[in-house]
Amino acid sequence: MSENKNTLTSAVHDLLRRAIIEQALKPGMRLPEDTVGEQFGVSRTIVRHALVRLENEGLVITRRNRGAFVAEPSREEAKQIFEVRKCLENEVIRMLCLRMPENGYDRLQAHVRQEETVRGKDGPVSIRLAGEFHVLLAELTGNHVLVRYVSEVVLRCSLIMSMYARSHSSDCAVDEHSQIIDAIRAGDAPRAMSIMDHHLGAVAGRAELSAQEDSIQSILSHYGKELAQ
Amino acid sequence: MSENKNTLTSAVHDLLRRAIIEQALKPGMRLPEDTVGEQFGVSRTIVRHALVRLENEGLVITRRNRGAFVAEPSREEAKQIFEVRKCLENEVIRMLCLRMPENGYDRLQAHVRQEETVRGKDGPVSIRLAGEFHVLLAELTGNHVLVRYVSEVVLRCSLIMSMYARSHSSDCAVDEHSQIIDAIRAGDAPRAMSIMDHHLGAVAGRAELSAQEDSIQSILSHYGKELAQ
DNA sequence: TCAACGTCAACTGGATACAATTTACTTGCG
DNA sequence: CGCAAGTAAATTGTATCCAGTTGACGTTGA
Repeated sequence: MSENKNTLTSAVHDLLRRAIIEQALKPGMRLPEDTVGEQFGVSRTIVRHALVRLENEGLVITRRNRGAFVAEPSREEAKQIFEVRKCLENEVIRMLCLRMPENGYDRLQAHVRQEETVRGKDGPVSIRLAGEFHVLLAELTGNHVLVRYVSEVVLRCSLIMSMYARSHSSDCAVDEHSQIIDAIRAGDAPRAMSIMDHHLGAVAGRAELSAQEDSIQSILSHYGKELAQ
Repeated sequence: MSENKNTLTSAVHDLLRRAIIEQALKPGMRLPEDTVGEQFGVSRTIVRHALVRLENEGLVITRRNRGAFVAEPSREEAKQIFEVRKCLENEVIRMLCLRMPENGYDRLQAHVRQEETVRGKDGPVSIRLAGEFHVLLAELTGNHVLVRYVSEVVLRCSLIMSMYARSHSSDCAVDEHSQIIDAIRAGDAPRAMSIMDHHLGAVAGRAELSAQEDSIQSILSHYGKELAQ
């Protein structure tokens, strides 16, 4: 996933992103510029740029003169992200059913095999691989814009899962990945989309299950209107 | 369109974006950090941050140690952007047919009326309004993620048009906007999508080449005044 | 005891200074 | 006269520095 240009900013960017996705940095956690910079041995300038990018990706939020925090997507936000993700991934499927590149199936199956080697483990690696399957699908369309957006929503979904889900339970995910490949190979777009919907629905569903506190902001914003001055 | 946080960076960001969209800054034009900063009366730091954001939006590209340039989307890239845009806008229509918010139609028609007041003029205003119609549609879905992506592709499409189209010919666009509203009101999603497809297809269809030059200073001096505190 | 006010520390917003890299021009040699 | 190498100018990459803002803590008065 995007080993960008060989600049320090990009390096810090990737590192922080991984740390967030792998849940080392928990949602809501503060990210003071000089603390982070100290850790990585770079100046605040670099961290600053990296944080700006992360904010654009929706993985962190920054409040003026307060600093950056790991994003805490509300349930509403989560729902919206999943909605968009479903739309985008359906488009991916539609396109791949029309035209799958040369070694597309080989690459997909190689990826699934890789996922199977970490089957059962809920560690950072399986989280990452599960996401990368969807990104790989998008890459096979050859549409770079689509790749970027899919990457982004997949990342944000990972963050959401880390907040709301008790486990990624990647077992069933791998099976469904295989089924999606089969459906695409059969040129059966509706079936592939249906599986994908179920796949994402299951993911989103697990998020609903674990009843948990929503972010303070989203809770209070609901009541806040009443004492608006 | 996103009057972000009240920070200088955001101000410069918005200004540059407008300048690009309104074709004051032509594709391929260089954007030296200190030249721009000088014009706006801010330091390179600010400009730099703004350029990073613009790069994320796909409106500029930066080459290491070379600087930033207004993006020059290739025809292939243009095709891909339109593909994604079509997908996203279809989703918008699908959602709006299911549920249109309270004063949705009022807002849409107000916007169309506004577009009609500049009918026939191919100036910056009509370009901006044409784009904002689509953003407004997205906003009515209430899905902020969708809004962001639609905004982005609409902006990039404006840039593409400024490269390849000889004129936006907004006349027919306004009519089609009305037709889309009508179709949505009738709950006829397929028809609305069909019109939208035609609408975007027509936009994408006008593909001719053109090139010209102008000095950075004279262009930016026009936008710079607005930063006056 | 509690609330309001004032001071203080921490951190970000922004500017400037310095280092590294690339480009372009010039000069010298074949 | 042309090409190549070296050098200088321009511009970005990075670090450090100063100022403004915000939140927290402690103090004081009712």
